Amino acid sequence: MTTPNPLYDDLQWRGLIYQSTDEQIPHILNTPRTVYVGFDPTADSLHIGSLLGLQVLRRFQQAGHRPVALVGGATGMIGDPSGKSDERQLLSVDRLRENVVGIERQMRQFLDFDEGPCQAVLVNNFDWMRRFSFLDFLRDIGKNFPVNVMMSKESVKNRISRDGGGISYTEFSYMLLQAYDFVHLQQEFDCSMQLGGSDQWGNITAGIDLARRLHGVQLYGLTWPLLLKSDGTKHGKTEGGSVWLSAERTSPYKFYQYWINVDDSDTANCLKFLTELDREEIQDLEKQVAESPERNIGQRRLAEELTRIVHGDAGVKLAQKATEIMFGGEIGDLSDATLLDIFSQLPSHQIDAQKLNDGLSLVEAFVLAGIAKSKGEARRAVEQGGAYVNNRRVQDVNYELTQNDLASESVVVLRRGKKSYGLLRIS
RNA sequence: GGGGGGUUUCCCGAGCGGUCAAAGGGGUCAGACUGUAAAUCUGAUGGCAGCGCCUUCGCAGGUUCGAAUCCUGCACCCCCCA
Repeated sequence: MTTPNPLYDDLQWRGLIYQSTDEQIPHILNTPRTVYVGFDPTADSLHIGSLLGLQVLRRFQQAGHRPVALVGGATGMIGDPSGKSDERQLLSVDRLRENVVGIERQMRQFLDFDEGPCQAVLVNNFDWMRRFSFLDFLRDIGKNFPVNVMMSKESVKNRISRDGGGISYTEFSYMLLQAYDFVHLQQEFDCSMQLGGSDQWGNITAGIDLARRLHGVQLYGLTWPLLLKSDGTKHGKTEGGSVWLSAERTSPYKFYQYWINVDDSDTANCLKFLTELDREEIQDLEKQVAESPERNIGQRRLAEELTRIVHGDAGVKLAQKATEIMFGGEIGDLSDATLLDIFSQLPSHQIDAQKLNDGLSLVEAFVLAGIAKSKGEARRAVEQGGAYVNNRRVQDVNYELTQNDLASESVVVLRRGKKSYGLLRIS
């Protein structure tokens, strides 16, 4: 009979428990623990894929455990073969250092680093790995890894059986590094549990084995299922590339929009996995999505919650206001400041006031504003009814912009199709 | 070492001397329908000027009034026999 644990129950209800190394884990979580999740520093910003890990850590912290966020500065140099089909591109040391700095900053939005018993800790495994000599590592760590066991891990097996690239010795060794991370964190911070996506299972258990052999310590691991969309693809990829957490790479508006556009069938899952809304509220939203999906209530709430966590209240406000304007009617009677604020992430182009007076063709304006690659493309858009000035459709190919087309003191808002906007600033 | 096949527009893939800016499919973009959805349907899809010009069919030359289509050389890829 295990002692029920509120955190574990909640995780279970949310569907976040995929595999567990020990059935005693709910019981174990009844005393404060130090737990860790690893993050890849493949870019100077985290993207949506990392949200889940951050939120899980946050849940643990709020339940009274101490979260350790490990940035893989060292392991990032090697490349985790798990879930990858090809050998990974190695990052330069400098590149990695920059990435780690950027990621650290973002972590602070999720975890509480203020002093206290649950104070979050941020570590970079490069800090301890760099001091390890190759010989020491082989003697102290490598010795404890039977190759036949390593070979039987899914991540390795998948790569070895492939006729193509196979796996390099470097990536093959990846799991030793991650295993040692776990052991190190146990020694340093008394960290006793590692959390990760289901693709991390092999790496987590490798760490547990190593700790037992090396120090006779019992460690634990939990994995969550990979958050996939109902069509089986990963979250966070759009036509424009990944959805990032940094406002510079993905504007709050775009971030918000990503979640607004989540499929009905994926909404409940996202709410459970990623938000901190409670059970009643999520069930209520689920019901509303089922009853009147056209109202997008679940998506709206999801977008709002996540945008708030990542970009704050100001970000939410900006995103919602932008949404209102972008998907509303005609644009007019607005101030420059409002428009520029909302459309700050959009391509824009300065033009001379004189040019507007001389007559600027709509087609040319589309090219200038960067929403059409060529005049031919712009012309097509107009002919097909996909061109808008201040959200008002214009179908005349020979249309010329004038002062009357200003939406505010000095801005004209051009739009192509449903969602692609560009600005023209008159000066 | 010998023999054969290939390299086409974003991708796949037809074309085999003029009617080819190049079939078809995918993708992408736009429109209709919708819920800023899915599915579906329609249109567009080298550039510039509007029925004309310019740049494209691995690379470089050549034969022709005219080549993606023929010839020569080069590069890369694949297959078969040793």
